[in-house]
Amino acid sequence: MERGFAATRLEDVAVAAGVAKGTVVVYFPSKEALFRAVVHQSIGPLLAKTEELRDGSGSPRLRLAELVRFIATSLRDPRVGGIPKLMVSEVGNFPDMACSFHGDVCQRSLQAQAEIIRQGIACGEFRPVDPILAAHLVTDPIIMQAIWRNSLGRYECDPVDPDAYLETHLDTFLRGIAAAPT
Amino acid sequence: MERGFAATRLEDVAVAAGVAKGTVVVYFPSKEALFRAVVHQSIGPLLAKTEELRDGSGSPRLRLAELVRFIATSLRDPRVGGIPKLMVSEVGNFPDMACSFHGDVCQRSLQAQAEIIRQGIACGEFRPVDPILAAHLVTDPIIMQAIWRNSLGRYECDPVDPDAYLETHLDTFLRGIAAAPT
Amino acid sequence: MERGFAATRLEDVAVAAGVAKGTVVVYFPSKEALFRAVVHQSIGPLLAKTEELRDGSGSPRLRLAELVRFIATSLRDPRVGGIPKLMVSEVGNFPDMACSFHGDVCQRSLQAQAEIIRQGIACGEFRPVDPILAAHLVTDPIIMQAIWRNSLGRYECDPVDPDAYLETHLDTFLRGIAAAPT
Amino acid sequence: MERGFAATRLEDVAVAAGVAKGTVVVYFPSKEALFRAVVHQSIGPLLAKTEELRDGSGSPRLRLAELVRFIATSLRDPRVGGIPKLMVSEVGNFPDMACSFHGDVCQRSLQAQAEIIRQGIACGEFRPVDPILAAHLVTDPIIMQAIWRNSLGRYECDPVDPDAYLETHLDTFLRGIAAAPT
DNA sequence: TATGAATGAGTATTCATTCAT
DNA sequence: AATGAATGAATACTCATTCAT
Repeated sequence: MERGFAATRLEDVAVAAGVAKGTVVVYFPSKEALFRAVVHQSIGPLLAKTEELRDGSGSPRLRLAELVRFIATSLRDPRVGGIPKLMVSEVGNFPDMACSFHGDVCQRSLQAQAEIIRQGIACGEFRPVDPILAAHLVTDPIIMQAIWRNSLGRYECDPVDPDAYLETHLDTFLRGIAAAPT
Repeated sequence: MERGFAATRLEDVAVAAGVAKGTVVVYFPSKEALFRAVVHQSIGPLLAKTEELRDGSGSPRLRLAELVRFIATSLRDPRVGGIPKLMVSEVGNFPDMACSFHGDVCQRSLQAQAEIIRQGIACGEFRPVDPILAAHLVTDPIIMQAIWRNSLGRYECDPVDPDAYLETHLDTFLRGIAAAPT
Repeated sequence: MERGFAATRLEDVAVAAGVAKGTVVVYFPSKEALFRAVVHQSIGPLLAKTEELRDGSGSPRLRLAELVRFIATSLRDPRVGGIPKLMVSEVGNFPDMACSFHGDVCQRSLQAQAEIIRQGIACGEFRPVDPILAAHLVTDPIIMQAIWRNSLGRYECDPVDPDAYLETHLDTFLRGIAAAPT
Repeated sequence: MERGFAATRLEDVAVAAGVAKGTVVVYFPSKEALFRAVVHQSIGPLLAKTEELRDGSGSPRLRLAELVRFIATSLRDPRVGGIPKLMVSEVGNFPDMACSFHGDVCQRSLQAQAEIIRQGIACGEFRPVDPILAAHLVTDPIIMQAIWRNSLGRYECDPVDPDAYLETHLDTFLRGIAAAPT
């Protein structure tokens, strides 16, 4: 996450793990296998919980907020929050990983949110918008924040508070798609 | 932009440029110098125009929309749109470039937007929000889109239309920070 | 010593050492470091013994001969005898090494000899000559021989016998600076 | 002479000559040809005069001194004095040049001196010594001085005066091989 | 199971050489 | 005649991978 795949030396990984260079090889047959394991391990938990929120009942407005808060919270852990940056960086070098990440994580999460938005439009809470587009708009700032925190955000002298960002975003977005008052 | 700094071989750059391996070296003393030149060249034009929009007159609401549209349009050119992805990827390996990119591009653009938002609040067009936070919220989706298009977006079977994304975002955001109707 | 620093390929060093190309790099971080190590290792022993002979007692004439013989004998080992040629060749490319070689080896040795000659003049064995100049004159042929043997001397069809050279030189030189018989 | 053959870039030669890189190539078909030309040009004059002194008449003692002084004086010109250092350095990389240098310059000069010494022994001026060995002993310090001045001698804080060196050497050497007084 | 010495494929970089202008 | 842009062979250096201990 710090330097990308190519610029990360296996020996540095070993040192960071507190073992010798040769030990890494015992557990991972190749550098690429180690990389895949890191990504897999990090997104596993995320995958599991995403869909259970889609099928809940209650106000779509509240469920959407809950899902976004869950994603934002998950990405707070640097081991998870660094993954989007990593995937974005390595798309060109590991197309298959990127593809399955896109399908298993991005698409799935997007669809879940689009579904909730669809429900919200149906019950009159939201004004009629393209659900997929709206799902992007509600998630992208959250992902961007995670990427930002793990990259250029380092040079922010006065970094944005993640909670304030999250809540202001939710507030603004939900106002923005709220059905017009009659 | 495709593979990142380390995974891009100088010979591939040469081939792409239609010259021989040695020719690249004639023009750029090192791989890093070539990298810096690419980034510099790409963000130059962007730097120039950002601030001229800050100081305009007229409705803050319209000027904010114009600025966001300008950024979005600039990022449509793949030579510019790939830069955010590249900078995000290489932060760890080229801290100084990242730092100046953050300062010269990100910060400046953010401040310009925050200023317009501040004006909007003052004249009663926008409800009172943290201007910096709001500036993040209005730009982040645009940047995220650029990063997305140049990375995981490739695997989208049904990619989002950039114009629809931009306009829906602006519409939703501007509704979201609009002052409450009396 | 054979081809000089630049013309010596690291791979040839590896082959000569009976290891693979990469192995050299494990032990020496750079070609220059390897070079420095070679020189350091070669002149170490020489450094140690030079001064112990300066402080001896007995006839300056005999002690000077002993020191010259010691230097000549040390230079007989090709790993040591090649160093002067190497240093002379690489002065322009490794000024710091050359400087410390000059200081630690050349100067020290010269001073030791000058001191003995000074003692010889004082006790009437030698006629009054400039001790530094005389020290040069007594050592230079010995160094020159070492350089010669490791360079152009190769093309001598009838090479000079080192022992004969040494003894004839000592004989001639000592006659040459002997105090005039009363 | 400064950096040796390999470490000297053709472009630096061009700059030193006040012409462009391409111009050097017009005059010398290759780097090696340029090198050969430099050496050839430098030793040409030396070659011519060496033998005319061998065949002179008069005291061998004086003629030997004259020849040594001539060699020493020639080597005072840095363009000539640097040649021995250069040849010594590049023996391994240009065996043929080294070989002809050895034959045309070193051997010829040595033979001339040996001949004079032989004459000196015959006429009773010199005591019986091996003429070749003695020729080495009378020339080596002079060559060594030239090499020294163009290499490690640079680091001498108090450099030896070439004239004093030459005269002291001649004096000491001629005393050293003088026939014993009856 | 853990180690680290040894390996060699891959790549940036240097620079002599070519040649069109 | 002089130039300098373009080339590519040569080589130092990096580092993933292998494997004996």
